[in-house]
Amino acid sequence: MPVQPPSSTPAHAAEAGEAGPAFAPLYQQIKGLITRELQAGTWKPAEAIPSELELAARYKVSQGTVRKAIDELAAENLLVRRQGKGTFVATHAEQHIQYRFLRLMPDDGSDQRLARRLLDCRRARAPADVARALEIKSGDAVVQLRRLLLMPDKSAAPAAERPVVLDEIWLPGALFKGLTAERLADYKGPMYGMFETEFGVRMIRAEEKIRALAADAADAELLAVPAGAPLLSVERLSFTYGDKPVELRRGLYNTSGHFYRNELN
Amino acid sequence: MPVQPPSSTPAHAAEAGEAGPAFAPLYQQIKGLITRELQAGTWKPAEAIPSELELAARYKVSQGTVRKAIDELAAENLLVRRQGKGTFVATHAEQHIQYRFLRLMPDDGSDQRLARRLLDCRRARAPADVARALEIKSGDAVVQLRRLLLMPDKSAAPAAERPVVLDEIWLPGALFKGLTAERLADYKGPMYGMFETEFGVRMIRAEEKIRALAADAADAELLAVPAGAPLLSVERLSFTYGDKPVELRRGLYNTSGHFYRNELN
DNA sequence: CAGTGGTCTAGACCACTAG
DNA sequence: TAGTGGTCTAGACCACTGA
Repeated sequence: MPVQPPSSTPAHAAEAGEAGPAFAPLYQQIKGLITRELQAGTWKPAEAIPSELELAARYKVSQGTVRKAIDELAAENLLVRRQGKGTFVATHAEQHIQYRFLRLMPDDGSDQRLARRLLDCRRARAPADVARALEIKSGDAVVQLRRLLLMPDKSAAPAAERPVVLDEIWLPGALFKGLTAERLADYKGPMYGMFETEFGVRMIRAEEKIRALAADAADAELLAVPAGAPLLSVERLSFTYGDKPVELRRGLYNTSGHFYRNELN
Repeated sequence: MPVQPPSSTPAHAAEAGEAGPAFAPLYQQIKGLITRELQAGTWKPAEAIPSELELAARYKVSQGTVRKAIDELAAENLLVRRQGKGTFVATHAEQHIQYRFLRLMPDDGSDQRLARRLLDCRRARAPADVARALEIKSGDAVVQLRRLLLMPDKSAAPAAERPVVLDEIWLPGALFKGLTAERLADYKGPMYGMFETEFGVRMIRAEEKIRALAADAADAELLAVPAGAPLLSVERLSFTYGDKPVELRRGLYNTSGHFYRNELN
C-alpha cells in the first residue's frame, strides 16, 4: 500500500493510512515491498515474479511506477528481465559464470575454467576478527573451509594442475547447518549456487580489501611458489539481503600468470 | 533528428530521413546526440546543458524520452543532475574527491589526503607496449611522468612523509603538447582536473590490471621499503569519449598501511 | 515568482515468446 | 494469439533553487 507524504498525495493513493515505510517516492516504496518478498522467499531464485501489470494492480499504482522499481532492482542484479517471458529472480545456481565475484583473468586471454580442490571443512568457534566481520559473537559456531583453485596445465605431460588461488572461507554456523565436506564435494556447479539452493542464502554484493604480501611457508607450499613470493591477498566480505554479512573469504592469489581485473567508472 | 525502424514510426517522428545512427530506441539516439555534443565540447565541463524541455523541443521528442537518455548518461557519470538547478557536465576540476580513480584506503578509517611529489616529467618515444595500450604507433611522442604520493606521518618528529604510491604515467604527446614539470607543479587540485581544463581531455572510465610483485632495488628505495618487499602493481588504462585510451599508468602501492578497496555487484 | 529536475499516471503501440 | 517486457507520449503535480 503506497504511502505518500502529507503534501504530495496524488489523489488516487489517498486511501490507505497504514503504518508503512517512511515517506519516500512511490516507486521506492514499491521497490521495498518487492525486496521484502524476495527476502521472505515468496518468489524463489530462477522463478518468475508476477507481471508488471499484475503488480501494478496489486499495489494500486501505475505500470510505470512498478517499472521504475523493477528497473532499479534489475540494475542491482536482484532481478533479471527477459522480454516476452517475464521478470525473474536472479540466481547463481544456473548461471554459466563459474565464479560470481572472482575477477582473476589469465594473462593470455583464454577463459580456462579453474578446477576446485577442497582442502578441509570443519566446524569451529569464530575468532574475534571473523566474528566482527560477520557480525556474530566471538566464539559462535562457524564453518571454516579451505580450498584451492587450480589451472589445468596442458604443457605438462601428463596433464598437471597449477594452483592459482588458496581460499579460506568462514561461514556463520547458524545459517549453514548441514554443510559437510561430502556435500560440498558432491555438488556440481558454483558454490554460491549450492548456498542458494541448499541453504537459502543468496549473495547480493561484496566488498574486498586487496593487499600484496609475502607467502609464508605453509601458503607457499600449497600454492607451489617459493616462500616469500609476492601474493595478492583478497579479503572479501559478502552480503545477502538487508546488507547482512554472510561470508568472509580470505584469498591468496598467485598473480604470476593471472591478474585481477577491475573496471572503474 | 530521431530515426525509427520502418515498422515502428510513432507518427510524430516520421519527418526526417537523414542518415543518422542505426535504428535503435529513440532515447538511445538522443543519448548519442547528447554524447556527441559533449565530445565536441559544445557544452563544457561544469556547465549546465539545456533543460529537458528545451532538449525535448529541439529533438522533437517528449520530455520523458530525453529524461531516459539523460538518466543513462548520469548513471555513467558523464552528467550530473541537480534538482531545481539543471543538468551539468561532470567535471574533475572542482570535485572534492582528490583522486578520481584511486581506491587506496588507510587501514585506520582516516581520510588523510595524500601529498604529491613529482619525480620527473619528460618527452619520450613510446615503447612498443605503451604504444599498443594507447593505440598509437611505436615511437610516437609521449609524455612520461613519475611521481610519488605520500602520507603525512604525524608520529614522526618533525612531521615526515611516508611514500605510499609510486606512479609512472604515460600520455600521448599529441594530446598533451605544452605539458611541463612547471605547469604540473603550479597546478592546484587534481591532475585529472588539469588535464580537463588545460588540455580538454576528460577521463571517463578506466580498466585496471592488478598483481602482486616484489620491489626491485630502485622502486624499493623510492618507496622506502626493503628490496623484495611485496607491492601491489596496478596498471591502469584510462579512456575518454568514444573509448579512446588516453593515459597509461603503472602504480606501485605499498599496502602495509593501506589497502585497495573494491565493491562487487 | 518562474524555471528546473523528480514523480506519477493513463494509454498507445512495439518486439519478443510460447502455446 | 495472448501475454510479457520495452518504448513513447502528453499532461499533471511535486520539490527544490534562486532571483
